[in-house]
Amino acid sequence: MEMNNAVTSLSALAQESRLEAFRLLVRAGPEGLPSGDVARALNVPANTVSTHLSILTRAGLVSSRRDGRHVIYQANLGGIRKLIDYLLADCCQGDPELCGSLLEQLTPHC
Amino acid sequence: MEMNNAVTSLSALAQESRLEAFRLLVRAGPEGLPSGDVARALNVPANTVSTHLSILTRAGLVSSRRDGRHVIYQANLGGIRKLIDYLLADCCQGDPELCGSLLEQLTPHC
DNA sequence: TCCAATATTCTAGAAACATGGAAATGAATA
DNA sequence: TATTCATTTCCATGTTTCTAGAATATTGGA
Repeated sequence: MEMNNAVTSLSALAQESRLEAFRLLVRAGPEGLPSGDVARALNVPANTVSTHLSILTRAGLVSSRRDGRHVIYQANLGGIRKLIDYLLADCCQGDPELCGSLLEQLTPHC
Repeated sequence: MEMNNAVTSLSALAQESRLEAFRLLVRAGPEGLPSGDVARALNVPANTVSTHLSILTRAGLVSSRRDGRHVIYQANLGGIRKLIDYLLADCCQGDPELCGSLLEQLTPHC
């Protein structure tokens, strides 16, 4: 991942409604949720949510598929993974000794 | 972590110079770097970098200590860890079956 | 074909943010 | 104390982003 992608992903998440939309989709799992459900859950107008979801999509954090009249969005955890990799690249110059003291445990749950 | 902290952390990183400053400190490891070194490495005026570092500090992503005339900053990976936890909370409603298909491997290196 | 449901694009005013010069602060040294 | 170095705070400016109303697709069903 290069810097601009990282900035795009981080900017996409650095906004309340979009962050909540993303987390909602993370919770929903691979089935995903239609745009309208996201709008209702977040209590935000449909057009605003649509903009949010398109920003998350451009950032590679969610993807979508059409199902009849619905467009179903789902979280793309690969996008988050790449972001984390970028953030922590060459951590402690790669020295595991040093790294340990900083990292403690960085292992995500789930 | 609550939402506002997450937004603060994400906003702090969602900006080129700050993102690079953070990554530089991640690379530097526990020893950290003085503010001036960060400014030179990023080729950004000292006062601008100082603002950047204070934003990262408020976000809990870096910490600092004074050493003589220098103020030495270091990455605080615990801050990143909390952020990741928040982003992925209740992933797939906690169902490991579903989760697997989304996660593949989310384990960071280092 | 016509209508209802769902989602997206366009737009612009309001709000928030980024930047860097100048001045101020804090710390070491002569 | 005076001087220098390192960093921070103050502030004005220009830029970007957020939001939601209105208009425009797109799809399925009567």
